[in-house]
Amino acid sequence: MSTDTAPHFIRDLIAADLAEGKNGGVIHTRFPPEPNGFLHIGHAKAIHLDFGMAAEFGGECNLRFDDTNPVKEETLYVEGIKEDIRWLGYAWDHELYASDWFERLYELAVQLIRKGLAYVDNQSLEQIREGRGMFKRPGVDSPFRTRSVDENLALFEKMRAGDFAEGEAVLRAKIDMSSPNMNLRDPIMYRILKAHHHRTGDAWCIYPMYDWAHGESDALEGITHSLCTLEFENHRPLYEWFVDHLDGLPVRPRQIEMARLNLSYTVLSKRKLLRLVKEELVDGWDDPRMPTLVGMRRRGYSPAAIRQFCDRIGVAKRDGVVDVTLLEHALREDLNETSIRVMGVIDPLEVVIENFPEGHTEWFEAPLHPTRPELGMRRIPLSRRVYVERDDFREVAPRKWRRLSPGAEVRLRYAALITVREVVKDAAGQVVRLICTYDPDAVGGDPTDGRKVQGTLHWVSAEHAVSSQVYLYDRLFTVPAPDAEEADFTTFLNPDSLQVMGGAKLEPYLATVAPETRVQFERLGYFVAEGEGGARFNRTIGLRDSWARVERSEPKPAAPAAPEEKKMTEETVTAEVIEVSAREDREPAKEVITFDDFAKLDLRVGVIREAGPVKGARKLLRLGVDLGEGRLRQVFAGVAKAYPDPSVLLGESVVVVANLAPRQMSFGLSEAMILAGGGGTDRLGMTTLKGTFLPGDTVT
RNA sequence: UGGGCUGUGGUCGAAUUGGCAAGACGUCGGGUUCUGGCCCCGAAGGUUCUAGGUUCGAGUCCUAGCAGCCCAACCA
Repeated sequence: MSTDTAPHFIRDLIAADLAEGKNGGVIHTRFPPEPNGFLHIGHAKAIHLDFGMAAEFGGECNLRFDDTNPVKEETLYVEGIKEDIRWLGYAWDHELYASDWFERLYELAVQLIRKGLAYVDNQSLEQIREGRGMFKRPGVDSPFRTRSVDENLALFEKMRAGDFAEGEAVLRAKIDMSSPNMNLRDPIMYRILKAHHHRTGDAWCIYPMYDWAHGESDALEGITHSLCTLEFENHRPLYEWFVDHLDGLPVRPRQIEMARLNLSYTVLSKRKLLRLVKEELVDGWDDPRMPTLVGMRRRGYSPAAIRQFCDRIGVAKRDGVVDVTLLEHALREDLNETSIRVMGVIDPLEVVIENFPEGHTEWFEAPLHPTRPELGMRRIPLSRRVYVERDDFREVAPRKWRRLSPGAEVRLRYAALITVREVVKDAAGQVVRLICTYDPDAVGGDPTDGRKVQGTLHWVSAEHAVSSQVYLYDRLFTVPAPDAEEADFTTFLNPDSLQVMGGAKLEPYLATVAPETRVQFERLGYFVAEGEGGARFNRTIGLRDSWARVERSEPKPAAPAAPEEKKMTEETVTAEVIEVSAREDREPAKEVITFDDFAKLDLRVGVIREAGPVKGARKLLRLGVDLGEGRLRQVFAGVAKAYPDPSVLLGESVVVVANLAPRQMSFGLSEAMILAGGGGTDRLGMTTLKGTFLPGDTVT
């Protein structure tokens, strides 16, 4: 199953051990999850390595649940974890639990006591912590450290029998209270927990600690290479101390540590993921925005893409942050190869082909994959009314525009060539319909005269369309390293990480796909079917979009559109929003708002009721804006230079972005932004509206 | 002078163990195209954490620093 070929130090170490004939020349690994949460992409890295190394060197890999803490663990999680591993494409050789070894572990502990290497300590938790000392100060021996072997044996038996209450006694290894390594200052091996265990029930009231249970379980089940993450490096001396002081172990396991995976724009700590779930910041462990395996599965990730990603990131000891784009690349690479192509319109704009016969349907055959004919064909109907993507039409075509605009001819993929003849708008000026004509000779979209057609669009026949809800997912966080920031990571949650498009229209073929089918909506991205009948699709990831890059890099017009013209081109707006936004942003380039974002803005008419300077900020004006909400919103706008006398603004109608998160500035809370713009200071100004508007009116 | 680990283009990561600093992602430019996708071609980007030293030759060895991460749960 492993496709891993890149060299890394763990492979080298294993190969060397095998060459030396250690442990009889066999390799046996294990993946040891604690059943207290769901697996995430970081675990996938470990799984890939554990199973991959065993497979590559002809050994076995166990699944062993590290269930040594009954108060935190649940059966629910063990089933989930097993399902995730299977889904990822791995099969374990033996399913085991640390709890399977409780009796053997107990015997080994007795062996250590007999050797005088472990003792029962009756100090309190606080006393033990106190006695352990500090980093720079050695610990002191417990007064119970010198108990006789017989006494320890008897006491340990009483611990197991339940004669002590929780906290009254622990079993400790007798190592070195002055070791610079805290783990060797007589670590606790057993504590008393009168809790019900999900597998052993009430059979035990003493439970082994990680360091004791993990290494010895490894040894007992014949694990030769125990791969784990860097934070256990300090534990290795203890791991080795235990196996070296015990007789009769079948193998001498070796612990090897590697860096855990960190991914940009997300968090990968179980604690933080649990918080997202518990505080309902996401819809559960399987929310498609979660980096959990269940979440990624619902998002549409393929196991192969995840495995490929694990290959690409390699294995090393340096801890860094892997760029999500690497994951996304692996995803697209696999999905491009495996996903069938279909058409779906997410934000429909109606097109009427006026010279197409009423009531007539034309059917076209189209391949389900551009380079893999074996995946078959599907039929696509064309009728007089079709839907195209609203974003594919511009009343005023920008430079290099290859889509719909008045008079322009484009291709409806696989079907026809159409030209926009008329733009129909509603009372508010919103485009509601395009009247087009098509070229009846260009059957299937092939012009007979060899003329060049500038663009090809996806579309859906209105009459045959399947209605669907499309869930658009985006990154969960707005910053590359949410847990490296000073503020709590939840403050960086991306408010636009989910957008539900309720009115999507899909080609009829989509009604037939099975749940979890991964498809590419041509020109839009990869999506996965959730449920039956095409009723819901989740966007896995968009296509690479070089048009978006072109758009971003186009020079922006210097001045805003004329004040009385409410409609503006997107470039204008982009420039203006930047103009008013705060300057201390760390990554200005990322602050550019795309057309998609623009559609999410709630633009409203605001009437300025208050206007005045801001003390300590030459460029800012403090405005009180009436949005018809029964109160004034306070807005700080960087337009002071344009209005030496702010009072001229009183009573003016301006365009307000009403649905932005309020921004805390040092002078006060800014509760909205006002559209303004200009090529230079001399032409700086706010867009004002002339005519009769009511505060709160929507601007389109 | 607590201990351990790690420092290689923006990111992840190799370097036959002392011999021309791989590759991938990302970025930029071009070609192709009935997906502004895929694919193809090209480019930019490095004082290998710093300073000394050994050597014909140092990412690799030595010395001294610096930076980051981990460790004081009866968690794993």
